[in-house]
Amino acid sequence: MVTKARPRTEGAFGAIADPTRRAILDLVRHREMSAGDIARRFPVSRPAIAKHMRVLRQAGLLRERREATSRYYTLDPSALQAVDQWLAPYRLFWAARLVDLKRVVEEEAKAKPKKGE
Amino acid sequence: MVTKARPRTEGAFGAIADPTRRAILDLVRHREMSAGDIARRFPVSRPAIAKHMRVLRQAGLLRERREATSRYYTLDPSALQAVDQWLAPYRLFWAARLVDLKRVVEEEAKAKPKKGE
DNA sequence: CATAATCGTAACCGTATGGTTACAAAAGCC
DNA sequence: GGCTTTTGTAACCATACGGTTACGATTATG
Repeated sequence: MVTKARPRTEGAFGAIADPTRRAILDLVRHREMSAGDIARRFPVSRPAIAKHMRVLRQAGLLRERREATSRYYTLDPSALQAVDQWLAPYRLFWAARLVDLKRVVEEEAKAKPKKGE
Repeated sequence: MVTKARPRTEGAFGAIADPTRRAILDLVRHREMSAGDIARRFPVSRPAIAKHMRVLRQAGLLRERREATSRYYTLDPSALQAVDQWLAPYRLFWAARLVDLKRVVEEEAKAKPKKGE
C-alpha cells in the first residue's frame, strides 16, 4: 500500500513547530551566529542542531554566509509572513474580545458606579 | 535507555503545524459546525478528523457544545495568542523592511560585504 | 604535509504522527 | 425494545521526527 510521503516539517508552520527551532530563530534574530555558536547553546548534540538548521534553511528562514570553515547564519524572516497572514483573521477575534470586555466594564460601571470617572 | 516522550503536537504551535488542522480552524472560525459537517469537507476518513479535533481540543482551540448525538464546535482563539506574541518581534522585521528599505539594504551590505554585481 | 577546527551528513534507533478499519456509547425514532 | 445516526476511541500500520555516534569535506595553521 502506498502511503502519502510528504514531510511534516516543510514550510514555515512546520519549521516553527519545534521549540528548539524557535529558539534558534530567536538567536539569529538578534545577531549573526556561527553554527557552532548556536549549537553550543543547546543541551543536545551538534548534529541534532545541524538537522534543525537544515529544516530552517529549507523553509527559507536562514541566510548563510561562509567564512573559512565557519558558516554564519542570520534570519530571513520573510517566510514567517505566511504564518502572520494566516493568523491575521484570528487577531481580529481577540481584538473583538477586548471590545467585549470594554463593553462589560462600561455596563458594570453604569450599573454600580464606583468612583468618579 | 529511556528516551524523552513528550508529544510534538502539544500546544498551539504544534496544533497549527498540520494543514488539515489549520483548515479545521478556518472552518469553525466562521460558523459553528458539527463534527460530521467538518469531517465531510475533507478527503480523509472521519476518525482521522476526530484525531485532529482532539489535538485542537487539547490545545484549547475548540469550544464544544453537545446537542443530542451531535457535537458542535466553535473556535476558541485565545491559545493562538502565544503564536502571535512569539511572532511579534518578527513582524517588526518586515514592517521595517516596508518602511525603511534603505536601512535594510545597508544592513545586508554589512552582513555580506559585496560580491560582484 | 600533518594536524586541528568547524561543519554537514549518513546510518541507525525509539517514539510520535497521521492514516486506516472495527467497534462502542449515546440519543432520536419506528 | 430494536434500529439508525452521530460521534469518539482502540488497535494497527507505514513513515516522519528528533536524537545519537561515526565519518567525510573543507580550511587554517604548525
